[in-house]
Amino acid sequence: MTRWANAVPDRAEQQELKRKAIIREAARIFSRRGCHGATLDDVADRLGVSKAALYRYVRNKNDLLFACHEEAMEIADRTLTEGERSGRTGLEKIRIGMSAYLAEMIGELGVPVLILEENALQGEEAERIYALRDAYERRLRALVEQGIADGSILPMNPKLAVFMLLGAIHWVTKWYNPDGAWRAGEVAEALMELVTRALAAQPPAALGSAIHRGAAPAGTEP
Amino acid sequence: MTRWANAVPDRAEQQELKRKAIIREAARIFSRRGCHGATLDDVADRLGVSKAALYRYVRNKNDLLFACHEEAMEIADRTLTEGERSGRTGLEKIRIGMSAYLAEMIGELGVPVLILEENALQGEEAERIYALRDAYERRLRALVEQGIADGSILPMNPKLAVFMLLGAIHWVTKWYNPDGAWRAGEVAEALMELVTRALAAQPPAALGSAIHRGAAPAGTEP
DNA sequence: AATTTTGGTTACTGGTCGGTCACTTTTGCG
DNA sequence: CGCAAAAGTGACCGACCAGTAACCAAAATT
Repeated sequence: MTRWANAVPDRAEQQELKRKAIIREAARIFSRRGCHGATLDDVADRLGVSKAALYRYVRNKNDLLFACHEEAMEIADRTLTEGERSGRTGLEKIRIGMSAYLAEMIGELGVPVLILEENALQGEEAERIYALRDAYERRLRALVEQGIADGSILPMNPKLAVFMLLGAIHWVTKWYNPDGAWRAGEVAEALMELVTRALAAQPPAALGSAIHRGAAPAGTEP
Repeated sequence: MTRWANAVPDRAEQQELKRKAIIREAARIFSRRGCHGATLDDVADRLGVSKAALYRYVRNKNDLLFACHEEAMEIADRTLTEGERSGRTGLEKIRIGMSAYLAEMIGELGVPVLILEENALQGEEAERIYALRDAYERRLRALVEQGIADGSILPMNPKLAVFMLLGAIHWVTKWYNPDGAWRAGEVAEALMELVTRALAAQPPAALGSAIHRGAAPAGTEP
């Protein structure tokens, strides 16, 4: 064993880092061009390597697509747990959790990562992602029910409410421009503040986010 | 010229009918499998003809995709005009117009038709669809501003509001199951009632749609 | 009945893309 | 240095798919 063990990025660590970079870039391209429309050559070119090099980090295209979805779901789960911890009412938990999810997806990951088009996944990988997604939706529905019980959310159909929330969130990948004037965190906060108003039993009299108060509408056309 | 001219479907009319059928089926398949993932053989098989036969009604795949989007935008424009006529406030116009759009898309067209993945379109056709879509979004934004002016909508960023509305609407194609218990019109009404609550200056104390009042949650998983 | 027009079929082609293979280059290490 | 393992390359293969061509059948027209 050498001295400075783990002081400098170690072999397996670098490997994992490169794998992450591939996944991130792939997600970006899958998102823009569609899962089938994007080619592995595109991904490789973007990273400045040859397509064959990708196969040292990923078994095949389906596996890569799976990894993209898996990372997205990991973020979704983690942020929702944060929301459940820090929110007081069911509504707050949803707003905080989903806002953090959205901010991380379009912010730190640099770009809208793709969640649409799950149907492009095949085989066992598809089943695993479906299971994760269903579990996430169940958690959200439970929070809606909790919110109805604690009086923060108006009585409504939880399934429909969750579908509406997810639609508003996922659609962001279609119009958000990371080079525009809106920062990711602002967009996430403003959008969730707005959309949770649809659920709120007593909606606030006004919207507080900077974007709603009249920030310049940036060039955000897709 | 024969008697009964136009009494029986005439040649050009039948041609147009078949073209519509192709477009509808294509939209269905594009929607499910993604624009690039769907093949023209799929569409042809579904219609019980050979792929080559399609080319008598459609110039190429891009043209077919264009036709799908064009029809969707035609419906969007028409229904929004209806909404503008029959609604009193800005908010009502949005709710009525978009509800009719949604109902027609997932109801009469039988199936979620695809609006996502515009980026799959290429060439001049893409520009034309972008123009239609932008015009539609501008109309919606104008209605939001009108609603803010007439007091039906809370002051907010119109761009963000429209993006949220569109997200909630378009996402329906991901989860709505035409064979489920929810009728298309009910879903459209309930969803728009819910989502417009996010904009409303004075939201109603309760939601009136059947689905919100506790209809059985159908098997609507994608 | 003869003929043109229309709607359709089967078979094929050319290009694209996922995936592999044989080979070279780089890198960590004793 | 010497060398083995890891990382990466370019060429290639096979499958798939949009689009075409040659050909056939059934109408409509005359």
